Amino acid sequence: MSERLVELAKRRGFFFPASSAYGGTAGFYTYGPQGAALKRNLLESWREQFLTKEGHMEIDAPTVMPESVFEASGHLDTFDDMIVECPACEASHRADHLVEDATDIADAEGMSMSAVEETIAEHDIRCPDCGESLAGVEVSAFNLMFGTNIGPGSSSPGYLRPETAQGIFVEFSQLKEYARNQLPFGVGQIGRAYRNEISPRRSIVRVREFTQAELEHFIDPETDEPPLSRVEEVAVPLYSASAQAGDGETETMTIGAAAETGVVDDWIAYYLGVAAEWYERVGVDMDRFRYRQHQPEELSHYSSDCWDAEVEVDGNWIELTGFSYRGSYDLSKHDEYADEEFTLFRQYDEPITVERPTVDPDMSVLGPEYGSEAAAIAEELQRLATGNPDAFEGDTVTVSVDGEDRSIPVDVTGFAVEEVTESGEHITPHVVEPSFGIDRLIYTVLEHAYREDEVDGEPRTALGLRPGVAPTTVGVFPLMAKDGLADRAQEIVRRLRSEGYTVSYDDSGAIGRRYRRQDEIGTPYCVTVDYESLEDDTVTVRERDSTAQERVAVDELHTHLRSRMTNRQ
RNA sequence: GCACCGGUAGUCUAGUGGCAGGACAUGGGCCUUCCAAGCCCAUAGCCCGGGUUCAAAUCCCGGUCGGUGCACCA
Repeated sequence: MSERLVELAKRRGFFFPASSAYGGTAGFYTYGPQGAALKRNLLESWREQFLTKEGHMEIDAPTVMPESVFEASGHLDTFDDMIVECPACEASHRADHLVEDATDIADAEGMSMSAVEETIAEHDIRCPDCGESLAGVEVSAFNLMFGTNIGPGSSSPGYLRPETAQGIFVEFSQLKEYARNQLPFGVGQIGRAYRNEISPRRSIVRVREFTQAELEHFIDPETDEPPLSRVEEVAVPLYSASAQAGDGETETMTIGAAAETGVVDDWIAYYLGVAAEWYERVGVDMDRFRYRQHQPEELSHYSSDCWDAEVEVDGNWIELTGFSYRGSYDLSKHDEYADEEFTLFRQYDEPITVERPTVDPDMSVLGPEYGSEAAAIAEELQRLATGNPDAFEGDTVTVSVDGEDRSIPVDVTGFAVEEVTESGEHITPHVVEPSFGIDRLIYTVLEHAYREDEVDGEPRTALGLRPGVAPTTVGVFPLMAKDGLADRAQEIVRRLRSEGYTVSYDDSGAIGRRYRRQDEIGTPYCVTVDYESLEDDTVTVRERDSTAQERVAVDELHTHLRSRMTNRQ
């Protein structure tokens, strides 16, 4: 099945390996004319559904970002997989996983490489395949990000983004301005992302350069609620973590029920509902579709709950979209690492007055007395005032600096309890992220549309693509390329194109052959100009899936096609 | 990264030391009044590099790409 689809994809111009004139590069594909058109239609549909209809914004950020971004995001650490190669059997293993299996260490990924090497030697960890000792064997790093240098020299390292999301997070302070500092708001981005996969597989299913369509929906976790009523009746197949852990099975329930019973977080549930309807509309076979919850151990470093949209293609379940509750992880990390603040000011309904203990240390006393410790003492006093104001009740207050207690006279601390009026507070929004893999969606839509059937005893290969996403909407043919039929057909082509249709003209070979060509690229409608057309200005419209024909006046073609398309999406 | 299998026109494939064949597709012509019809012509190929040999698509080595399994998959 997959071989024939991949063969068709190449032959008809959907996708094919890139740079094959130079031997090719694994994990990189070029979309041909049909594939590029299909991709464009799918992306336009995504934009319509997840940005326009939701009232979200779209941005377009660079694919290269400086190293510091990924230090903050955690990708630099979690992308550095530690690999140790067995000297005897040459098998490669994740060194941190070996350590975790052999010791009580739960998170060896956070250890340094030398510490992992030492631990391997100490516990005499052996190769799981052949039993050879790995003590003393070098642990090496394999980074899944593509690195590059920004500008000349190597002083300014950068990376190709491994997800489009970071391009949204790092611009948060600008984006919140555009949202007029009001939560909730959503920012989407469509673009390429890069991962230096160890082993690209299955044509465009696992590649090194791919297109993501990601939405980051920033919410106030305390006050914002998703508009669940819009999708509460949508029934979705859910394969929960607990079902996977036990013998449970995929269970179909409505979004309303899933949210109400707490099986799925409300926000995630909302997007599961929206996405399920969208997937069906673009041509995913919903009988081979499910939402699968991540098991606790497979959650990524930033995610507290995650559901994947999965589809069955070629007999395997693959991930199409991750719906992740990223919490405040990303914004908090950037807040910590970057110069800007990644928070948003939330005004209270009524300003509140609070008593706030403060200190104003007299540095002209502390400085001469404690020298270089003075600054640290002042900091400790501030912390103490906030955390334990009662400590300032006596004549002196004791603070601990570098493990030594210092006794400070209260009168030089400037301790006071002030009444302050607060009109709001700075909060770090939470993030709900639906992250779509577009290349996998393209493959899925093709695979689910692919069929081989028989018409009048002849085998036929067809793509049953939805008219809304098919690369070509109408094929126009003259029955014969003579007697003025071709000219009349060309007129109809021009007219349909001016009405916004993607039209393909073909007068080569027998009529049946031309229908077959369009069937293979999923064109839903074919218009044929015959001798009768010259007399009464009618044409036949042939529908791809049924191959049934209907005679329609040329003037009514537009109306006819449009009603067909809206009925069938 | 490891292992196994494979790579011959756009696609599918025959050829396993001695002139690289076919089918489909594509282009041109003839024919043709609605589902891959027929005839003629044309275009177009041995993954890359090294080695063995008088001679390599064929045998050997290395690489690369693809498929599969292991590992990996934020």
